Amino acid sequence: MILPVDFYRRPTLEVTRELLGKVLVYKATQGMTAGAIVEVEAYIGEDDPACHAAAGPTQRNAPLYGPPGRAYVYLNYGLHDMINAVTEEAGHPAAVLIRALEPLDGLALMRARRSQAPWRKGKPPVPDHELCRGPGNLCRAMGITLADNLRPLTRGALTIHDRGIAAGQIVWDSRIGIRVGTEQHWRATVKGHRSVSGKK
DNA sequence: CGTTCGATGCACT
DNA sequence: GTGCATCGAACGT
Repeated sequence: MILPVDFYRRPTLEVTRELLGKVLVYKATQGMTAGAIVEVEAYIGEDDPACHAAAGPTQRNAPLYGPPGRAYVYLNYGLHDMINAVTEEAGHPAAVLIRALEPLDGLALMRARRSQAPWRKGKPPVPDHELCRGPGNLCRAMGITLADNLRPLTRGALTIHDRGIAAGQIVWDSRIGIRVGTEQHWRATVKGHRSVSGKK
């Protein structure tokens, strides 16, 4: 079952928690890939210094101010695409960053895409549980790019499904990779899952 | 083990 | 011109 818009039009921390165990699906011309979400982070409002909306509306963060249930995709460090699910009512900028998946479908395609990264040429293939470990890696494995910015997650090629997968034990801790806003424990992970990013 | 650092593009000031 | 919601290799203990 595809998650409806009402799933996203709620307090962001609720959406964050409930996204664990849900399945991100992308149907590309090359084939379908899918993975269960095991790591997410919440970015909530202009008062959150780590949120892209912290400095008010701009061209880049416009999707955060729009309706819920859409993708906010942006390029980070000039190299890595990142995908968020926009939450809350329009006008309330907030989103959930999807940081890691447990690969479920299309593993061969994921492996091929990861191998195409310039820094992976001539290297051994990526182990299955690392294919979607980290936000940049998962977007590369799934084929998600800036072209998917603002795409609805409730219909079409890029969707999030409830397949009845139990999230397991959820751990809340500090968001990682940011320089401000680390006080909030707005990172939710499936405890002990091998595909969660961070130190091994 | 640990920490440092380069690659790379673009929105923002 | 600056600074990233990263990744992975290279170096130092």
